[in-house]
Order: sequence, then C-alpha cells, then structure tokens
Amino acid sequence: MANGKPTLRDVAAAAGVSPMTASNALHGKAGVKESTRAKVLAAAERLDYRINLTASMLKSGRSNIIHIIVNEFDSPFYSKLVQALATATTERGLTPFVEQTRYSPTAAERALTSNPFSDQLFDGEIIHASGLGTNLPLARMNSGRPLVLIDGCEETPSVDTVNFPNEEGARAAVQHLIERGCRHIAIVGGEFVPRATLAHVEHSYGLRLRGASGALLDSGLAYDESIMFYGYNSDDGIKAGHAIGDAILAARAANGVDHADEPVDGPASHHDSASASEEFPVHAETAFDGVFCANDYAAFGVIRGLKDRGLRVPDDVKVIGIDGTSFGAYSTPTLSTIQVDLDQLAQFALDMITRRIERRNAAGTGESADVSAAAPDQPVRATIGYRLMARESTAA
Amino acid sequence: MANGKPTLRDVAAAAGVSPMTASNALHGKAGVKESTRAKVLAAAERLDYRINLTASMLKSGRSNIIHIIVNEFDSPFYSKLVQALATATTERGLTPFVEQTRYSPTAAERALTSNPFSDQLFDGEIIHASGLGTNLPLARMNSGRPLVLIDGCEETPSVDTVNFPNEEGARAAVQHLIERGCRHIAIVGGEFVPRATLAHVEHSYGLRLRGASGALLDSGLAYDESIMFYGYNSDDGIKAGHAIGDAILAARAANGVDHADEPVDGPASHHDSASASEEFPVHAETAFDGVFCANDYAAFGVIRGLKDRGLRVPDDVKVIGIDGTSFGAYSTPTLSTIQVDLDQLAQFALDMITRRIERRNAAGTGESADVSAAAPDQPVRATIGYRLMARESTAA
DNA sequence: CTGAAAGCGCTAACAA
DNA sequence: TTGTTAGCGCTTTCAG
Repeated sequence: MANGKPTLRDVAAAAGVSPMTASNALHGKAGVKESTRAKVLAAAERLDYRINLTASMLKSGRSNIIHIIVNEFDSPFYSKLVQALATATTERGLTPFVEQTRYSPTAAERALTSNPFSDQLFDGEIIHASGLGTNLPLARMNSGRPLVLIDGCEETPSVDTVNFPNEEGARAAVQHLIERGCRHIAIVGGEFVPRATLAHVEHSYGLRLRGASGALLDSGLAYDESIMFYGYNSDDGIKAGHAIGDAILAARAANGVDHADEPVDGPASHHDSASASEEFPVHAETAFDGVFCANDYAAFGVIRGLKDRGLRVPDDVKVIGIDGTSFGAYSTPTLSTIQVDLDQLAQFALDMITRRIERRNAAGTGESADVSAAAPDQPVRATIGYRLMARESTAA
Repeated sequence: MANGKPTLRDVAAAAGVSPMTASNALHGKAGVKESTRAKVLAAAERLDYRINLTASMLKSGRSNIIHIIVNEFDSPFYSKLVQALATATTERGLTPFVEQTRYSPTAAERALTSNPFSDQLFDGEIIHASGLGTNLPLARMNSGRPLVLIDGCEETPSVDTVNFPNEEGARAAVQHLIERGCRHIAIVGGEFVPRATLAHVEHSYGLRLRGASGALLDSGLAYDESIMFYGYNSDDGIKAGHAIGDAILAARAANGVDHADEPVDGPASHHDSASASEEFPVHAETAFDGVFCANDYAAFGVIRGLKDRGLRVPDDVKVIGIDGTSFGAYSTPTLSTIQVDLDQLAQFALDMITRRIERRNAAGTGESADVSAAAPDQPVRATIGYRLMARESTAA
C-alpha cells in the first residue's frame, strides 16, 4: 500500500479480518458470514481496491481469458465473427483476447503453441480453422487446453467443433439461382474439384463446392472446369467478374446478337483481363446468367467487375453469396446470400469451451470419481443454422 | 517440472547455471558470456521451455501488452482501425489487447478505470475517443498509465493525441462536390450546429461540420438546418437517403406545378416519408445535387436510400464520404471519400506510447537526473494525412 | 466460519 | 560474469 495500490492485505486489515477471509468474501465464496462479507466489501470499496490479476493467475492458474484466433480484423466476415465471439465471451463473464494471424499458417501455429501467453494466460481457445493446415494434431498443439474449432470440417472431429452449414447453404444458394431461372451458372471460389474427389473433403470450400455442384447436377446443369473462376476476396472477385463478363459478351457476339443497348467494347473481348486468363486458361464463351460466390466478400467484387463490363445485376446476371455479412443489406444492389447465425455460433462455441473448462477444473479438484463416471471426453460437433436471404442481386 | 511444464529452474539446472543467469541469457541481457548463453538457450530448446508470463509480470510489473479500446469490431471503419493498430503493435514486439465498448460510455470508462486488468496487465492504452464523454480527466482515469487518445480533438490536449484531419478533410470533400458542379449540397451526420458555435468544438463531428460549412459558405452556398439529415451508420444513412430523395422529388414536382396553379407561395411541404419528418421536422423541397456524409458508413446507406427513391448516383446526386473504408473501392458505385492513412495513425500512436513507456521505465530505474533534465512531459499531438479519392459516386 | 503458513515462477538488488 | 537472497500479491491447504 505504502507505495501505491492497496493490496488484499490492506483490505483485510481495514476490515479486521485475515487476507484469506477477505479473498473469500470478495469472490463471493460460500462459508463467509454475511456481516463479515459486508465489512470486507465496504473496506474494498473505501480503499478502491482492485485485485491483482497477475498474482491471482500465477497462484490459481486460471485467468478467465479466452483466446480467439482469426485471420484478420478488416474483412466483412471476420469483423462480424469477432464481434459475435467477443460479445458472447463478455456476456459470460469471461474476457476475450483476440489475435489475428494475417492468414499465416505459421502465425496460427505459433498462436496455438509457442505463444508464451497460451500456456499460462488463457483458459481456453477458439480458433477459426481456415488458414490452418488440415490434419494438424490440434489437441496436442495447444497442450490439451480447452479448444474449440470453428468450421474445422473434419469428418471425424478431433476436437470440439462448430461448423458452418457449408454444404447445405451452398446447395440452397445454387437452387435459389436455378429457381430464379438461371441455366448457366458460374462458381467463384477456389480451384475446380472433380465431383468424385468431393466425396471426402475436410475444408469449408470443398463442402461448399459439394453443395453447389450437387444442386447443379441435380438440375441437369453443367459442373466442370469451364464454370469455375478464382476469387476469395473482393479484389479477386473483381477479376472474376471481369472474366465472367467477358465470357458473356463473347457468347453474345458469337451468337450474333445485336442488342442496341449492349456495351460497345463487348464483341469477343477475349479475356482482355490478363490476370483472369492467367488464372483460368480456358473459359468457354458462355452466356452465364447466374453466379454463385463461395463467400460474400468475393460476391461484392464480382458485382463490381460485372458492372465494369457493362453487365447489370440482377438484370443480366444474378449473383448470390454465402456468409451473410452485414454489408449485403446496404450494398447496391443488396446482396442475396446465405445468412449464417454467428450469434448462435458464438453461443455454441462458448457452451463447448466453458463445459471443457469446468470439467477440467472439476478434475483438478480431485473429483475424479465424477469425471470417470461421466461420458468419456468425446469431441462434440454442432452445425449452425442458416437462412436464405433473397435480395436484389437475384431479383426476378 | 515434475507435474508439467518446465520452469526456469529446470532450464538453469539443465544448463548448469543459476536461475538468474538463465533469465538473463534468455532475455538477451548484456553481461552473459556467449558460451553460457548458448548453453542456456540449448537447454531451453531441449526442454521446450516457455516463460510464465504471469510470474514475470507479477515480479517486473511489465507486460508488453497494449490495451486498445474501440467502440466495436464490426463496422468498416473500426475493423480497419483495429487491424492497423493491432498490426503495428505486433510489429513492435508488443502484444495488442483489443476491447470493444459497444458504444457504451460507461463501458469505456470501466475499460480505463475499473477493469482489473488495466492496473497490472497493460503497459499502455490506446483509445478511440468517440463514445467517451468530453472533458473527462482521462489521464487521471487510467491512473497515469501511458495513454494515447485517437481523435480526441481537444483544443488543448491533456494527453498524447493522434487526430484525424477532420476539418481539412471535410472541407476538401465538400469542395470536391462543388468543383463537380453541385450547388445544393446536403450534409448527413448529426445535428445542425450554428456556424458561430462551431468556433470552438472538441469532437470530430463538430470539426467535420466546421470544415464542410466553411467550404459551403466560401462558395456562397447554403449552410442551415434545411440541409442537415441525421445519419451515422448505414441504417440511419438509408433513412437520410430516403429523406433527401423525397426532398428532391418534391422539388421536381413543385417546379412542374409552379407555372400551372401555384404562382407565388408554394404549397406547404408534404413529407411523405414519416421517419424522415420525425427526425428532421422541416426540410425545404430542395433539388439536392450533392451529399456530404460525415462518414463512409452512412454514405453507403445514403446511396442505398437514394436508389430506393429511384435516384441515381452520381447522375442525379453526387455523394462523398469521409474515412476511406476498404469497402468504398468495391461498392457500386465506388465511393468517393477522404482516405485517411490509418497505418500512419497507428505508427504515430505507437511512437507516442512506446516513448511514454520507455520514459516511465527509465524513471523507475532511478535515472531521475535524466528525466528532470528532459523536456517536461507535455502531451504531444499529431494529425494524420489524407487523400481525396475521387471515384464513381462523384463522377461528372 | 476464520486464520496461519507456504509457495506459485519469476526477477530486482546486491554479493561474490 | 555469475550466484544468492528476497519477495511481488495472491490463493491452496490445512488447522483452528
């Protein structure tokens, strides 16, 4: 106290009790007389006492801090995810500690392993899987701390996991395009994966592709390399939009269409976007009338890129995304998308992690009987819900 | 070691030195023989040793953690700000701890004061001012810890501050509209503030308004209550867009009707948009041809709202924002804006905070002579640069 | 229901 | 250049 902040000793002294009793009173532990507790609380208030968390953590090994690991802050998807997780964490009386990996797998691995905080400072971790290599021994990497994986997409989960409705959502999105009359549908995302290979995939893009291709094939539409365009973020998306637009214009020219209102630079602009043609060497001259983007972020770019080619959304081409980022409601046109419930996701993730933390604490308390009696610690899996948001970008 | 993690003792023992020497070696302190250091490092590596930060912090009182406080994660502005600050913090070997207040002033105050972490766990704090009450005794609130205020806008700063170019940026934005031919310019932001009152303002919106109104008045254009519309985020922005659109349509109708029936005193204004008329009781039927939005987030909504009324941007109305959020480059139309350099901001903020931290540490080391000799600890202020990004939303 | 003793793992200060 | 001593502020343990 002499030099600065009051300590627990000071509070105890002021209340006329021992430090231990003061500690128990402040933590609301049972077995402290009400009058004693009141005295302690009053003393703490009077002295403006704040617990020293470093000391508390050092001794107890618990921090109430949850480590949240994502790729970045500044994207429509991650900013929403982080907000949902951080808010849910706070609501449970825990403290969220958010770390960004900037899409570096080594940074992600370091966050889980070498980060000196991890071992002592975090009670548990929630990590968004994309960016991690697959088939990592995650549970071992973080030395057995409570861990929840978001969108891990493992067929047999090795740790507690909350998955997005990747396959179902993508299927619903493509079906929506088909119902809106689209018959030539492009997919913007990663590489083409043959249908057979999609039988066993363990990452979100593969699952989305499985859902999307399934919907196409079910309706007798094409699913092959000629409909694939690269694009994960808005920059890529613009290029994809250009490439798709070029294909459409080329098809129109080939058909000898003579729309008066057609943009002049249109005819057979054989992939004037160099980068696009590098990414995808061969694209049929297809009059695409619909685009499914594997995420919203890319979708915004695609719409932009189509516009650059004089093509209107939804009049010429309909576009749908998946994720339900906040911005889709304000963009022009508003973006049709698969809205996933990130608040539900956050609740699931926190249910899982708090359950794991409690169980671990209980085990530490020597209630081994209880633990062995309980179900073995199998990894749990949940998949969150989704809603199709039909907005302007797919309007009739 | 017995039960779990290796401790510094274990490393020291394995290397055949004392714990203190091991500590010094691991921290790269001078005065350790190279061969000794190598032995220690090898032992640490072999044992997979990780420092226990809680113990380190408890003893040393230092953490290398910087507390970053913002209103939220999921907005285009804050996601970009947080990313810039977090990245810059990491680049300097410090650890960013980001906290959101959800626009609650009490949460902000708590983050600075009662948060038990604050006192012991953070070496310094960077806080985005908006959401704080003005004229708070900030320096005292965080008990003298190193503190940097972002966009504090105090006329006489009480703590180190990095400001946005609010006034200059807003002025440039409005001048740009004028140069593009706009003569009836609406402002979307907060309340109307009379020009005289703007002489002394201490928050970013007031400064933006000062810059915008200055540009209007310099060109002989109107600055009064009739051009103000409420809107800080995209939802508000949509409403503002509706109201502005209604005013334009009403003006067009009035002009059409003017010659026929109603010679002199025009019809009382009919505001068909209920919400708009609630927010702003009186809006002249003005054929607005330009809109300055006090931030980008609102601008996206305004464009959306104008579109809802059948008005095209930039053909019918030109729109400009301020902030330079990432999304403006991908939206349709792309958004003209004042791009502020958030990376520069982050560098400034970290320069200031590390300087303060170092100075404090030096003082602790008893180098009081140095400190008293140095300049007194006056708060520093910096203002970051900006660039006018003329994009589609203000195209000729 | 309350208190006394001990020590978490590290590092500042000083001694050798 | 290295080692020894002491203790940061709290909480676990166990005795009263």
